[in-house]
Amino acid sequence: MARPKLEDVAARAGVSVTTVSRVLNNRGYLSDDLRRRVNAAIDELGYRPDAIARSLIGRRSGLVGVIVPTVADPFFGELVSSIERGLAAHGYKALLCDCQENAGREAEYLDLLQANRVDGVITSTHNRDVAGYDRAELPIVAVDRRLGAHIPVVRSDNRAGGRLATEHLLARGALSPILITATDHAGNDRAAAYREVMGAHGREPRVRAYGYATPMDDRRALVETWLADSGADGVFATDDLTALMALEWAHKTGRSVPGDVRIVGYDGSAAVRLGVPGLTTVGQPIGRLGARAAQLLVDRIADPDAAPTAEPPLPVELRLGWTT
Amino acid sequence: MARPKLEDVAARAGVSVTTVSRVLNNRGYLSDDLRRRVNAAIDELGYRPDAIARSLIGRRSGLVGVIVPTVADPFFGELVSSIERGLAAHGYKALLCDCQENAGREAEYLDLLQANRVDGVITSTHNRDVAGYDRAELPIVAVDRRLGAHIPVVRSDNRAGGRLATEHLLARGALSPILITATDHAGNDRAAAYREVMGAHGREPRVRAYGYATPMDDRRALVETWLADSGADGVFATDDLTALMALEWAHKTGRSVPGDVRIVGYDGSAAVRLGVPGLTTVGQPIGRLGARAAQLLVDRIADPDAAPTAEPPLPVELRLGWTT
DNA sequence: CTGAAAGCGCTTACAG
DNA sequence: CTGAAAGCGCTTACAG
Repeated sequence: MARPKLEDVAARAGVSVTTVSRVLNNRGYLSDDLRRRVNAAIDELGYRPDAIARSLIGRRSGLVGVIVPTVADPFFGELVSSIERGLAAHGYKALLCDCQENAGREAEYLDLLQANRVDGVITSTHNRDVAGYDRAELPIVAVDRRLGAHIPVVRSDNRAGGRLATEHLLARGALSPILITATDHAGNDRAAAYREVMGAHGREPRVRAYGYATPMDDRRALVETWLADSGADGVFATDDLTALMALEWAHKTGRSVPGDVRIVGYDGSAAVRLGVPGLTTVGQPIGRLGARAAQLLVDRIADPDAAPTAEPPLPVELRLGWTT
Repeated sequence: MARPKLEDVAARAGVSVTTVSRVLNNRGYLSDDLRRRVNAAIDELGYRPDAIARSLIGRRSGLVGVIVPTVADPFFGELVSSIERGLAAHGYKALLCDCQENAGREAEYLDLLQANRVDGVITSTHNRDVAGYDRAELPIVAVDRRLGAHIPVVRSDNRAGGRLATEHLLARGALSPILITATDHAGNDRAAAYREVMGAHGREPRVRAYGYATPMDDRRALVETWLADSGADGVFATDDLTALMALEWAHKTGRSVPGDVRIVGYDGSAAVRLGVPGLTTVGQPIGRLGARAAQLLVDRIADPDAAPTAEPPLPVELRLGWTT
């Protein structure tokens, strides 16, 4: 038989659809007898309320859009996993928007999400200038990304992380550690901290940026060229994948690590930590980032007009491996 | 103003809602003039059709449930990314169901997905005995998992992969390579191939299985114990993370790789390949797995009664690194 | 070529 | 304590 509907349950239990709906939503006074009969009918028919019909009425669809560059990246995979966990705990479902490292898709997704009446959006891409976020009259939470004064951002302490990494490299004897990062703009606190520490030690900062959209293979080629040219004896990469590229380069070119080159990464995803625990890296609390973002969004959905409070950055930690 | 509805567009264009709906769906004959006026009204109001209302009518919600153990694992992250890409190309959205490595959630998700009227499900978890898949009257596609005769499964050639890995280890001089895998049941073709090759060479197979639900830290401990006890001079791990644990163990215990121990992994996700290209591994065509799963599901949604055709396994390849 | 009306599967005032 | 009816925002026969 086709999927049973409220009407079928009502007929079977010998009551009105209103009553069934009341039992379902536990609303108003119902006699125990009625309640029992209705529940029996529900079980017998294997009835499940249609969430689509429900969301057409209430203003809640229970859907949250989660926009990321790509979950193929272990950092974002782990982030999305923890976001999903947080959302599920509050009864929300995650609509995954994987931009496939393609900025253009982000705007499309934002449109799509609104057409699908999502209750809110969590975004962690880094495309600059994506219009639509200001227009969107939707609760939004950003992860590590400034989108506008009215949009709260969850992040960890990038400045402290940048300082920890740079100071550690210097302490380990690196004379001129180089910074390799995605983009070197004003909002890059990890780069700012690197410059600050280098300056404080009277060293010349050297920053190389590959750009977010760079395909992985090109990125590797850039990293290898930069390292060969720079003669750096230390590398601070603002993500672990780049740090591992540096490590591989050292291996290939016969350099010893940490003897000739010291290497520090950033992020500390579980996958990298488990697979390559020898990598010294600045660990972000990825699970907490995701959990906090989910919680914050749920709160905003519940009370959209509450003024966004400034989120204190979550703490990072330096995890020592044998690469430094 | 509140979100505009069809009625608002109709009023503004001076036509009936029927006509607006026709323009939207490009259905029936409309005069160019009408079409123009309606489109103008749509633009002026910034109208977007409500996908929820639409799916209440048609039988298509445009939603597809994607069930995975966790996207925090780079293999599944990459798989989900390619599934999402394939679905999006056909106008479907992915509802992410991250089981958080917890078998219990899978059944709940299956329920949830049906309540939300998803048009289909792609599942790639490995929990045995999850009821509900047979009951679910829903197009389903499995990735590397046998669920039942009527459910098509997309996978790569596990048997060939197992053979490639084992033969390679023997060719590189390993005398008694050990197999480390998740579970050692009859459906584990990689393990079967390992046994077969070992037998053909007159060697005693040694299989160790940690179980899917094992937390990462426990898994590492198991792997290290097994390796220390076995005195193995070769390791075939049926996933890369486990192979990297073996590599790290060798490093920690002062063994040379590949001199003392040869190591072969499995999966070859982009993250691992980029981060640790030195790992010899059996590469699965993850992108093709995801694309094929998406395509197959889309086909089944379009024609649910078509007999499921047997999917030929996709080819794998041995990628050589310096660990063998 | 265009519109009035019924209906998708629910919930929610409003009566009784 | 329970039910008949309207309505959520659309689409689709059915008339004209």
